[in-house]
Amino acid sequence: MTDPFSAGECVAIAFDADVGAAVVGEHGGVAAWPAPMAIEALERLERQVGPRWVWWGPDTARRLVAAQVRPARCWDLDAVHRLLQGGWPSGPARAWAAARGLDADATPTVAPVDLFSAATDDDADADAVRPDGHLDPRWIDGRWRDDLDTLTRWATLALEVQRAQRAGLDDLDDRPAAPATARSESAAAVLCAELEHDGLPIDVAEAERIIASFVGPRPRDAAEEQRLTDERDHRVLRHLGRAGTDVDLRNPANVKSLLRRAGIEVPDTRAWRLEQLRDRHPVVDALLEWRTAERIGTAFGYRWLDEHVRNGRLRGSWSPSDGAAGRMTATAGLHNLTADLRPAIAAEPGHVFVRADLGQIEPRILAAVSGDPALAAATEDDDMYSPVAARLGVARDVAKVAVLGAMYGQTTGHGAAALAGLRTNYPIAMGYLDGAARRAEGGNDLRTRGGRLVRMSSAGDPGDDDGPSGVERSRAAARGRYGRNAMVQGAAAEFFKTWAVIVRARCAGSAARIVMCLHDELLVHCHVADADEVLRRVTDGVQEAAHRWLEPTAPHVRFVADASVIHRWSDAK
DNA sequence: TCGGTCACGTA
DNA sequence: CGTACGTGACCGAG
Repeated sequence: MTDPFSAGECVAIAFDADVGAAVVGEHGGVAAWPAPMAIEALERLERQVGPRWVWWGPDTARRLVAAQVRPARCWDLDAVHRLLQGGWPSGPARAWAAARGLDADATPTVAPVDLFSAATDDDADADAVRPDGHLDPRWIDGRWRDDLDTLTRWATLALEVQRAQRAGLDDLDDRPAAPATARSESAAAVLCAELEHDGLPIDVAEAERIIASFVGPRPRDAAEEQRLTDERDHRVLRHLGRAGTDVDLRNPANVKSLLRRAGIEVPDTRAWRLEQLRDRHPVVDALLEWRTAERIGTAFGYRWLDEHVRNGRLRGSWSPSDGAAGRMTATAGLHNLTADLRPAIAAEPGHVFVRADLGQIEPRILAAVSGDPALAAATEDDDMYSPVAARLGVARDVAKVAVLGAMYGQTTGHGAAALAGLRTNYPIAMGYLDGAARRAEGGNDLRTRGGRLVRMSSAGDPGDDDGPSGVERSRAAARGRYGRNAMVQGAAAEFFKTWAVIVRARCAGSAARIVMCLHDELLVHCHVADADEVLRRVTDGVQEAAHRWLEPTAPHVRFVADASVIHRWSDAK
């Protein structure tokens, strides 16, 4: 059989491990295989043709990864939909509606599976596209995609959505990087499926030791668990004698009155505030210690271990982009694992982690997206804050706070004083940020450098137009900060994902696997013998990402990474 | 059973 | 009166 596909062409795929696979090429080629032959056929296609796989979303990516197919190039309709349309909502119904110019909020919902709807399933030959133009929800949930013909239809529709998305990206005249961003966002979506599948190596015994050091050994039953909890509470409450018996430490209002009885008045009971009151009364110290133990016990305790760790791997679900600026998200505490537990994140025997993080990524991104030549020049320094400080005539740390404050919209503190210096010395970068903030304040949507829509219509809720009240002003200010930050954070997320998928591609031939992405940090798990090579690929990958990502006409911006070979995550600097 | 709020960890 | 996220707990409304 001669392949009906040509190298590198877009090939839509609908895949179900039980039914089989159908593929439809953009030049008209069609093929389908029943389940027993599907995986081998897909692997052959990947090897011999190397297409850009087009699929509807994470389900397909997960199924392919589970079948050990690790596609090199793809187009994830879900990820590109989020890029083009902004926000969290996605899925086939919305992607289709957007492609057809239909109202995304008018998409039909799935009829519940019961006796009544089963009776109406007589029209099982109904097409996926309803008379009103929307996708039939029964096709979306997969109920009717049960043979090779329906899979072929599903793939054909995916190809149609992709054509519309490509046109939409090309139409973003002032965002030439948008099509490339769509491709790297798609690759990041596969990476997410792999992160879910592979998991993060964790030393369970070490994790249990750490947890025990905070909350004691694993309780044998509910009664023992209750006893441990009561003892922990008592170590705080005993400082107040009989007065403390009716206090629930998990209730902030109760904690506030507890503190009042100790002669301490606070507007809230946040840790940073209590930190300064440690010497006022011994109960403060006990309370702060209780808080850390309570947090480990609830969020990262034995239950967390049992729920999310299997065969020495910590697994959560991953999303390639959040609904705001487009950073990756992860569940199971992967993105907010406390430093206390990092010693438990350990490479397996014979393996190491190659850990790397992008240095000062946000100010470097600002220099790039704004095209400010003075700020771009500062990026040539390993520490770009020192040339900025020299130019402003302030201390290095003051310059740092000022730059970060400008990106975050901070208006108070030490940075505010240096802000004027930033405006005169880096007018283009500051003008870029102020412009974004101004448009956001007015409720106008923004687009990142890579073309991601940052929706302002929903953010800060312009809501009832009750004139220039204080409430409305502060909401506008909140939108301004949000928009200002999203332009930098969003472009940084795009850069990071470009880097990550380059590393993924460069490691594809080996056993090395990316096992953690943390906004500006990568963890690659690999054989000890491969560590040096992986380290090189990770650091070279930054330069390749910069080369791919920077506009040819813009001032040169230098990106840097700090990389090292470690055994435990806690070994990092 | 839900959304809102607090609190707290990560970047 | 710097942004984002996920998690867990409590509260009050339904």
